[in-house]
Amino acid sequence: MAKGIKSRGEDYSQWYQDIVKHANLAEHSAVRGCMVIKPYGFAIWENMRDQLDRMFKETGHVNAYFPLFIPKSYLSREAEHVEGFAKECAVVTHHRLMNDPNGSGVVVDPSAKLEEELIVRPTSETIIWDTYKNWIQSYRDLPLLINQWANVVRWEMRTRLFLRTAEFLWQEGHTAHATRQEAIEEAERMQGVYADFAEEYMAMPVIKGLKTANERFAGAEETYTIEALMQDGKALQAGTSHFLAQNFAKAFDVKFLNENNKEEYVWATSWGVSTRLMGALIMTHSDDEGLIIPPKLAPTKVIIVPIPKPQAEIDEHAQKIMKALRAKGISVEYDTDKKKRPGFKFAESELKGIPVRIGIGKRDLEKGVVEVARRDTKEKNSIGIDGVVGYVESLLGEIQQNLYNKALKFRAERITEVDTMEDFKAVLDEKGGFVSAPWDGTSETELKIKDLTKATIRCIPQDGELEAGKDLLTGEPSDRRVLFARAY
RNA sequence: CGGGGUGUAGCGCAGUCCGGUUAGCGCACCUGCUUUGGGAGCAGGGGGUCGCAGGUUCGAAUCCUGCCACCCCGACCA
Repeated sequence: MAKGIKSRGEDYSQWYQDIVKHANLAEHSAVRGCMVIKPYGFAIWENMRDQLDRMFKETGHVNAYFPLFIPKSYLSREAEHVEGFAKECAVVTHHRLMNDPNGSGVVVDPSAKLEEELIVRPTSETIIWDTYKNWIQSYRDLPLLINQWANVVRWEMRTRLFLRTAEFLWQEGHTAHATRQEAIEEAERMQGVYADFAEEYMAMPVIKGLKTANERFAGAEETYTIEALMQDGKALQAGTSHFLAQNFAKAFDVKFLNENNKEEYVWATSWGVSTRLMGALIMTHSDDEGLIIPPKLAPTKVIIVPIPKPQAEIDEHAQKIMKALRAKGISVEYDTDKKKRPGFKFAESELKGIPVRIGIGKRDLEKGVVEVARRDTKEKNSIGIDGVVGYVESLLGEIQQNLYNKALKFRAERITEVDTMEDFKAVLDEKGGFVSAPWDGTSETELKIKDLTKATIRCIPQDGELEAGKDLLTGEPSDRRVLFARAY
């Protein structure tokens, strides 16, 4: 086990915090509930962001930016929406400070009170739909496919680095369509983009499904989700895509003239993923030695550690390997820090989750080889110098695949079918993971099960099959199994 | 907002119950030498309003009162 990191099995929550801290990803800010993302953590987020952005553009979307502040009245236009977010909004009431007339410091100038308070966006549907109103007149303006990268604020009671912070970075797509069907297809398409991203880039298997009414986005008619499983057996919602029907169009009066010169409300979607994905990435792959980053997202894919003695000769080989790796687009660092010994560098590269490490030293050079170590399994191999670039290139692919396979196997072992409440509780307590069980389809039953077990319905899997059964709590008829889990 | 816990050097902690040398240890930091294939060794050194404010006492990190901050577990949530 690495220095300063608690074992996963011992205290998962502490382990998570230790990884975030020791791998230099982020830390709590002095500001309540807020997080400072440090350069290394941000570099990983940038890689995720850039890849997602490419995928959004490939599916026809463009980026734009909307204001941070939302007039209070906007938020209340859609009844369910305001109800969903009202309890966690930061509110701006004044626009000026003044010197404290009673002495030191500054105070809020009472004469600078805003006529209408501004809400710091918890999400941007309202301000965006208020804007779209002016952008959309005809079916020729549709579909409108826009994404924004932004920060939002939700005043959560309890926060955890990356998983839940008062302010977080995310992207939110907001699209407008001429037909119900087209909007539904868009929401499903973006859920698919998220799933592809999670699986191909994060090496994190996800389950695609629908949220129940209880868990649905405030203002949505349908919420599509991707659900991942963390190493402690708890589920994490990794991304959502919402079919908003005409709710926001009606609230903000966004109509268009169709081909028959008839006025209609537009159909909407919204979809988002956040820096929470960083938390998901950490909790899916990392181990007691530190972070593990899938190669496709690693800021540095390969680190070369010299074992210092015949300096010039080692430098020469290192430079040659670096050049060849870079020519193939593989990011590589050469750790020439003389103040650190090789053993320290080995441990540090593992802590930071760098996928591949190449050790170059006299002993190996005499045999014409270098040592290549992979982070995921910690295996080491001696590789002939001439073949090292090719070897590393395919090894990176292998690591990416191995991480996915490992996570998939872990999850497969933790999807358990049960039919009785007794088994349900036992599985949750002893094994965790997803529990697949028949449900009668009512919110009441879902809430009762939550009260009894702390487990919620994570989703109704989209690839699930119809299956006649009896609800595990009420015994009422059920037509399919749904996935329950304790969740973040 | 409820239940629990913790505040002592940059980080992690001991000391507090039972008041008493100059407040200690590990990591980190600085200097020097030797080292360098898995978190180096030795020697020397720097760094503290013991969370804050009162009180008790000859004497308080330690006892008393009040306050503050942070963490964990709940409620809320992506």
